[in-house]
Amino acid sequence: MRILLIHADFIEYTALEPAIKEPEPIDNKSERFEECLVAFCSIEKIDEEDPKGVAELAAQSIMEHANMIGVKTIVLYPYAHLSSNLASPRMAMDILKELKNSLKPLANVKSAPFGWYKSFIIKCKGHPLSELSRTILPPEKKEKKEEKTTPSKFLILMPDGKEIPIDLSRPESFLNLNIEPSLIQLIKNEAGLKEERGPPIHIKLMKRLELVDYEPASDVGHFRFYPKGLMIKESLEAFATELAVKELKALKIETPMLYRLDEPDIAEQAAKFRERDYRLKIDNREFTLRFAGDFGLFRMMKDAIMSYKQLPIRVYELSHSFRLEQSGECVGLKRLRAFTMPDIHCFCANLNQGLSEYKLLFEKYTMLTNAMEIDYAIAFRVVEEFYEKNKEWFLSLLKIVNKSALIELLPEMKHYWILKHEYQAIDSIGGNLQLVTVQLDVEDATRYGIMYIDEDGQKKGCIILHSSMGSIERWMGIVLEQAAKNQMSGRTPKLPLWLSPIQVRVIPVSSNYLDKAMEIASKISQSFIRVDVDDRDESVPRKIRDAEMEWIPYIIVLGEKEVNSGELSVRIRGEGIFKRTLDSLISEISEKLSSKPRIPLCLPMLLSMRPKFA
RNA sequence: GCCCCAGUAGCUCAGCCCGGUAGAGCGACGGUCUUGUAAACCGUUGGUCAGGGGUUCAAAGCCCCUCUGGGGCUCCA
Repeated sequence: MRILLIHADFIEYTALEPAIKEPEPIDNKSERFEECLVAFCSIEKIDEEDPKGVAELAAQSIMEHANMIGVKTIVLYPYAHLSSNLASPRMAMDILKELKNSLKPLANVKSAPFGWYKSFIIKCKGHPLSELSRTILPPEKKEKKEEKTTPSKFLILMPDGKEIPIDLSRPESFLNLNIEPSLIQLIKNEAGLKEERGPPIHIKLMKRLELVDYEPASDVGHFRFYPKGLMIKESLEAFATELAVKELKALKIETPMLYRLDEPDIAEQAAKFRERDYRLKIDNREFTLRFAGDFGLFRMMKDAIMSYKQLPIRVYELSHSFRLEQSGECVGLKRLRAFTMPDIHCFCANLNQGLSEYKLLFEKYTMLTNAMEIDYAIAFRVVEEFYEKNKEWFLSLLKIVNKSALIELLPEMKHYWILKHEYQAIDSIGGNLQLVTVQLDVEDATRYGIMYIDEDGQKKGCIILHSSMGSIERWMGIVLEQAAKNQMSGRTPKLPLWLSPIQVRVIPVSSNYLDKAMEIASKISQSFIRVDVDDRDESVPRKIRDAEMEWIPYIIVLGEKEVNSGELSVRIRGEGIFKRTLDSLISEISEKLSSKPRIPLCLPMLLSMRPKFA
């Protein structure tokens, strides 16, 4: 907030015409105040973060000065022209009201109406202290300190029901436990134990494999996807969509990217997000780019009529979100400013339904995460009382995944959720990355007016489950990191078969076998397997090397022997060279792919016809 | 966002300390070779030394600013 303070003999104003759509209603068009301190105020964007805090600080500052010069009357005068970064009119009005209320017990407070073009006459006294300007910033949030006064407790819960309390400040309490290495690594990170770390390996890989790259012409954290990268991305998206729509029977929706900031619920959510949203101004109206799926979804569900008979209702959306993450924090695919996220929200009638729904999601996401062939650890964050009451239920979840979990017990409810969990991947340099998350939300439904009609005909608020498999881009990063980890431990680096951009490559030993190679490739392709043909004028060893560098899982070398014998020579990545008939190879691959998405090849089948991207 | 480091051919990098004609390998292009399980051979091409400014007779190099990337910190309702 910017304030211009003027000690005046008098101020006199007349409201002429409205300057905004909904100006403050007025009783008197004109008013005059004698012997007063006039505070011209501009409420700024940043004040929206903490309206009360700002109002309080401003009141203090004004009173300090009023006492010094000994005036009894304070006139608050809304004056937009002190700042170029104004708050929304609605918020500004609220904050000014707040300011007025804070001053009321301390002085005789008057205010000029908000949202009017006004003419005014002021007579400034002109003494040294009669003119003064102040900038008030929202007070620093004290959440951290509060957390310190009521710290969380941590324990490890094992699938057999054993509980091991741990103390993050004492590494010896968890370093030597007989639990999964990935969980120990997660706890180390949680405890802030730092290790020497290089750049994430996936950055080199994503470029070398022609998957994804930076786009310097865009903002930090916005990437370009090459065809091979896009095939992986689309496979992941299809997998998420199938899980939601086919297995969970979720309703698939789409909501806008852009939201008006003069809608109170949007403004509230955006303010909580603390300047980490993209803002833009069009025709004098401020917008924010969605940073989560909740905006449009909550709006849609608020308008929906839901009966208890229909619950639980699951809603799925796959959408881009935008977050203005700190530039220094955007490294490779770990954190982006523009990313793709599949979200599933479940609307439940009561806590019981919420819990069984939670378990169902847990089961599905476990299946999904296992399909990625990565190391991961699980952490629950839960209000202590809730945990104590539902221990058996927690155990039933761990039995599904058959892993121990870190459990953070929160002494009281600090967020809108009472329970959440994360699947955290461990990357090649020991860092952890949040992937899947499910949150049990007991508050938002009433806050946002998402109601269902119960048996008794009464409207009641839903229990909402928020869940996501995490950003698709981050998943790509972690799958690459896992490959790098395998390589470091002496195994062959590879992607899961279903995510490999090229699944089979056919290498004819000379151009004489090109037609035959094409024939075989098109047969394989008919089974929805991504296959290509290396028709370049290169030596066979060279083509094999290139295929291996691309991490292609199946390489077929085709020459006279194969054409005569009818048996193919198949080089399986990391395993060796095997004989297969075409049919047995196709059925072997199809079996491995089972129900995984089959995104078609979006490149020319002939290598010679492809541009090089990296 | 803050502090530190880096940016030289499409890619990986040398040259920079100590100012004096812009280098290599790979790739791409052309040719020879018709090839058997991780790099055939020969030739040609390739540069706003990230951008801008300054110092200097002379700047890839020294100084300043900006951009991009990396590391660390902070942040992650």
